[in-house]
Amino acid sequence: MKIYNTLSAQKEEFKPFSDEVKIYVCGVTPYDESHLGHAMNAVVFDTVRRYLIFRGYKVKYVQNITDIEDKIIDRANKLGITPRELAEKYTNRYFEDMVVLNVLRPDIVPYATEEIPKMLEVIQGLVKKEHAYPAKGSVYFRVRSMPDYGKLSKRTLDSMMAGARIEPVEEKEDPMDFALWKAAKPGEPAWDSPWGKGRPGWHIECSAMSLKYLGETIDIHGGGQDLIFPHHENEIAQSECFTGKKPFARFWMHNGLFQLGEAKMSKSSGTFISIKQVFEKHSADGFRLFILGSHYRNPLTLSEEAIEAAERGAERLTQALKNGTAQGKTNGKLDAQPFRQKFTEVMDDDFNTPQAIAVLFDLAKEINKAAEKGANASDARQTLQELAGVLGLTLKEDGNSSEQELLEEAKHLVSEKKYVEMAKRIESVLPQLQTNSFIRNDLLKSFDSVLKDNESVTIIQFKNATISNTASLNAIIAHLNNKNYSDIVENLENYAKSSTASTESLVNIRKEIRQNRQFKIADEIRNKLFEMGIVLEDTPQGAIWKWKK
RNA sequence: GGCGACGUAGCCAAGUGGCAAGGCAGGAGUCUGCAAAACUCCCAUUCAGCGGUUCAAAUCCGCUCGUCGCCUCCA
Repeated sequence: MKIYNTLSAQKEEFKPFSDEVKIYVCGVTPYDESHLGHAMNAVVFDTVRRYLIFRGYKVKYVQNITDIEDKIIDRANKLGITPRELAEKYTNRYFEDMVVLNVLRPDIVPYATEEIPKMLEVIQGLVKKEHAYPAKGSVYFRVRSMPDYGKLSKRTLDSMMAGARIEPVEEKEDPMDFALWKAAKPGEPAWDSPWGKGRPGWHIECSAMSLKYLGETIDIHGGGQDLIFPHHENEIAQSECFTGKKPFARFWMHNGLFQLGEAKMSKSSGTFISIKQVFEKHSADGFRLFILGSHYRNPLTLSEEAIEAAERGAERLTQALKNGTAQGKTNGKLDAQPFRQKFTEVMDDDFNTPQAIAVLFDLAKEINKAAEKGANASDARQTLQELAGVLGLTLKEDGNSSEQELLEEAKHLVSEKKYVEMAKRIESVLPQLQTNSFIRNDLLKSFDSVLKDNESVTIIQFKNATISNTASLNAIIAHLNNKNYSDIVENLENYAKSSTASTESLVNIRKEIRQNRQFKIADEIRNKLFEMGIVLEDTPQGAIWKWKK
């Protein structure tokens, strides 16, 4: 298995240092909604993790939350809340997004504010070894004390000085020295230290937490390409100088950056799109397929057309799982082994997910063919599901049946006052629910009273995700039962304004109409439903309906 | 100024020395009362341009044009 290592600037054979692959991925600084860059980063490394597990490795995956930082303090001050409150809010929001994205939770999530002692230990060690020096209550890392400083980002101190964008701080020995510990300013959160009250510098938390939870040498350290300098460069400096052991990380993996048309998405320029915005229109499978459809080291540009294409692709894969489930036994059996092998082969080459996805599509095509000629494709279908799962794709239909079931179940739970169970249940199916769904509304109505005194995060999230689009088919059904067809067609939309309904029974009644060969009425009902957002399809197995996309 | 990435069909995107993966869109069929869905098949003599190396280049080298990132907070 080969992985591209930023440190050596080439692909290298990957073998874990011990029997367990140790991965550290730089997490978020929670001061705002998480954006597409976070999504890309999370999906990429989630896929790395899933694939390593698929290949039989034990994996220990650590991702930190940097919950104390300049931006958090600034934003909290503006909002008039404490930095802690702000960080907690957006940390929760981040993990909600991760659930929807089908990103596995890290094995360990350390918080910077809870690891101050370890950071102080590292800083003190660096001062002792004269790699760092205190000055005016702060502590700085002495970059000139490390001969190979700059090895990750491939730059030298002198060339960086030429950039001349460094603001000199008078107490620094060298303008490139960076802060390990910052002296406290009035009104800021501060911790005691040997140098007085203060708080950690930006890079030290990752060194400390990585050392604490994964040891002195880890297998893979990941992050976005924008972290190569200065963040990761400085992590290497701190960690290797502290432990005296090299390398701090054997493999440095960096994902390409998300671009928004012309320019990179950037927080400073205010141009970024949140993950939640994407999920207003797209499914997790579609979004993951979009991200993994290009190689992780290349930049990714947001394009509505491209996400839409990925969405259709996801549907196609999902469909292959469904097609021809009537198991043929007579016409041979589709062997999925070659696909599994090819999948492994391309993923082994620096996680070539675009090619892995191509294998999935090839397999889907063969499954469809097998289904057509009545061959047994159940193994192949299982393989497709499994391999898709390695990429974090669920291939679950977000169709009506699960929504219907959820509604029934949820109503039951409410009547039993089992709110906690209900919240859990909603959370588990939330990714599959359509944003623009009647069921969501019905659920909301059922839960309105609950919301008033049970404001769990999940329920509120659920409410926010819901778009108003109520419609009732009860009235229509009543009229259909009375066979007032023309009246129905005329007033369909008016009837569709209130309360709850069962589309299923409508479909059943229309079936009767079709059996009576009154196609014109049947077609008009179908058209009206389409205008209302319901797609009706007549298949040999009977009519099915789903929400329009 | 320093470091780096990229330019492949209408769109997205693999491939980095040996006849150009895959998806979306498009076209033709199958199925169907019709429609839709689904499925099958077809769809780049050519890889920004120009030179060079080679039996052989989208792939290596040089130049030109174009786009973008990092060097300051960022995943």
